[in-house]
Amino acid sequence: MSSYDDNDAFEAAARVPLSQRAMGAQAHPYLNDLNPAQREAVEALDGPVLMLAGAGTGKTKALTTRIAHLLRTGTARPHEILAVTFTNKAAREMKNRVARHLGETVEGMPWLGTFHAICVKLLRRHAELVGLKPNFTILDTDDQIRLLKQLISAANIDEKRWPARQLAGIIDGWKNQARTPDRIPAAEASAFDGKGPALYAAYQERLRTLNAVDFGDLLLHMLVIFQTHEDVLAQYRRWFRFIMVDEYQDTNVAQYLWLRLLASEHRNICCVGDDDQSIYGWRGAEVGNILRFEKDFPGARVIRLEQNYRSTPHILAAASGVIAANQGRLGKTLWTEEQDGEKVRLIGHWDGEEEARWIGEELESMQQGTRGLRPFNLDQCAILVRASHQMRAFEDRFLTIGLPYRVIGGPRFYERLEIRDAMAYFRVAVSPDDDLAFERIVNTPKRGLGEKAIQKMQIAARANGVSLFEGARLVLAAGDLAGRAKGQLTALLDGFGRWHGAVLDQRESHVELAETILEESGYVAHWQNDKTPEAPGRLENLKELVKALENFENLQGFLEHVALIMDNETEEGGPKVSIMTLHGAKGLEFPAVFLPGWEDGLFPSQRAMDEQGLKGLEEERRLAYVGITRAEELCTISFAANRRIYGQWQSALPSRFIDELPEQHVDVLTPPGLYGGGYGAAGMDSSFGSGIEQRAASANVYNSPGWKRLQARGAQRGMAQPQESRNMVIDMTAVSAFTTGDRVFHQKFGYGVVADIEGDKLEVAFDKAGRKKIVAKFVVSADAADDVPF
DNA sequence: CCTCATATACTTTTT
DNA sequence: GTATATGAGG
Repeated sequence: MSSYDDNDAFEAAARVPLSQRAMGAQAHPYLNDLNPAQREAVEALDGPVLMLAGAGTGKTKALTTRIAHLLRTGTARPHEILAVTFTNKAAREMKNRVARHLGETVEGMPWLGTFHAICVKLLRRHAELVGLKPNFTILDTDDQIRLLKQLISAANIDEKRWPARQLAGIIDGWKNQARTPDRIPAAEASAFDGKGPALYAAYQERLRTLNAVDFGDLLLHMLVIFQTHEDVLAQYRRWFRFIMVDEYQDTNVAQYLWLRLLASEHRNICCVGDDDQSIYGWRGAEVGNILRFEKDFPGARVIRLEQNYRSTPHILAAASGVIAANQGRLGKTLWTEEQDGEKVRLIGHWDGEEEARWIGEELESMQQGTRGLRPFNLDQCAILVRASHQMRAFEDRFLTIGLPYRVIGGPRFYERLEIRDAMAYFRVAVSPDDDLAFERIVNTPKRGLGEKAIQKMQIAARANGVSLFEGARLVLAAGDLAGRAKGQLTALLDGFGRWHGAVLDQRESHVELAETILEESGYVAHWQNDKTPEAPGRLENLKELVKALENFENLQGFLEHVALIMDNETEEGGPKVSIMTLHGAKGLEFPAVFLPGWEDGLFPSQRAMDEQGLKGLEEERRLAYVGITRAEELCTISFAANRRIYGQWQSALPSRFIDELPEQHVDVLTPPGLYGGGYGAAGMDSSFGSGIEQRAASANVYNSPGWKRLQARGAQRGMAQPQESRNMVIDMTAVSAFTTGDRVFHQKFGYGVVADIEGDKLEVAFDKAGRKKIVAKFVVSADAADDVPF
């Protein structure tokens, strides 16, 4: 169907003399933009290359220039280059940057994409070799779980003791390891009450009858095909004459084998990665792949990109100090030509709330410029947390002080097909001239309104300078449509007429209206009639969508909300501080970075250490390294002595990673003197200095003198004192102060009116959030809201 | 069939 | 503490 079916094309390209690539910088001025290491990586086109690219060393630049160079020198044609990434975002970025190198005239690269995207393409062509039809569907995680649930109950297994989630994890793990059901090692056969392998086999069988695959299958099926069909493998070996892999440290076993099969003949493979940034071991990534590269490809050139263009020397030194504690690294020494800069700042807090408060205040003053720093715009600041539940403290705090923020990596719910369709219906109902939305759903479900019909509408719309919706009306009026299409379109437009009217007169609740729209439009029926395995899930998602509507006043408000959280590209409003997980921050950079929650147990995560031991700890340490190296100018690490976890107050030790920060690159800040000027500061001062050697010697954080002092201080003052005294302020205004009808304010729900009082609980009818039962102390009189010292 | 109450578990996340 | 899942009951 497309160029890659054309065998002659690559045969011809294969005959392009390799000597052409010896052309130097004169012919290729872009080479002058590179530092020596980058240039070496770009010009080493022949044979295996391992590009060890530290954080901020211009990895993507080297990689994209390398592709451009392959093409510019005529060494390869676009379709002969296989370039794999892990995320669509990375693939997009690479495509854009290659295109920029080459000018717009060059055709796209058909084989630049994620492992999964490329495997889908390949698998559609060879589906029958693994018993699938080319139009197989791809199940997402939810579908997967649903299927497994069925299988588990069919096998008479107690779903409670053996949850489908767990089985899904096990099967994913096997797939990552490139294990088909018949190749489960004996040691793992006992998984899932000994029924793991059988259920895995049943699951694969079921997928096949459904003509479906899950994400892991995309790779595994292709791998099996390569392993069992030499002719197919041979074809692609000749095809993909040059292979490039981004983020090689994140590859799992299946991906590794897949790549090795394709590359082992011509060995033109260039893997780019950083073993120090391997943070996805928990989902099957094998650091071993990158560590082993030179063994797999003897004679490989190892090129280290070590000049960092991102961070100041102090930040680099701090990151290097931490990562140095890991064993078995390939080893890199990041350096920079930068001279000055702030040390990494370290600050301890009493509890998590205070940490959030301090960061909020710091962000506010940083916009003006504070502590002798240049002013920072909020867009230049980010808060990187270990676990997403840490985000809430910041959201709550920033909401109350009105600091604009954005959470990156939220739920993906709104990206689903059925949700976007439903949203499109809502959008047209709210504003009929939303052409994009109208076009999306005009023929979904199928109404016999194909390309031609839509074209007619568009022509009519454009000719009269009206919306597509009006255009459709005109087409109907002109009698330009016949038969089924005519009737269907009439019905649809009538429907939207009614629904739009209902939006306007607001008599019906928006939740009911939404249900009506989905029903009457036939969209729900569309999925009910759909027999594919994912249909039930989609219906459930639609239900969920309707339920989510309850939290909003009307459809407009809901759509606005979703639009904001959906496309962070076209985001409106002023600058905002970003909040995201450390994992989510990989590959990004910010002038100012806050790293809160550096406490043992939280970071490094207790679970990672319990389950993975030293391996887990080292991955956590790499995560710390990733976090620090996100910062360009200012990096602020903080921890709290107390934190509420699952509703319980727990005290914690400062993270062991804090002790690994080289002290000459760290500035210990004193927290503001709310309680007599800094238990934290006193503790911290001494924790530095002598603490480091002691801890290194004993490897026991509990022995840290700094920590002991910190604890002693805390005990002296009474651990609970600070937050109690804070609540007191509220208590006094609260408990007895309210009567029914009072106007009150709540941190999260905003303003409302007291409807009922039961003991210490109030029932409040909130303006926006509806009726809720609230413990009185969390609410203040609306008049006093401005004075409350939150 | 839907709602309410109780129990339970709970990093990280892309495809 | 909160979200989710399941079971009982209306």
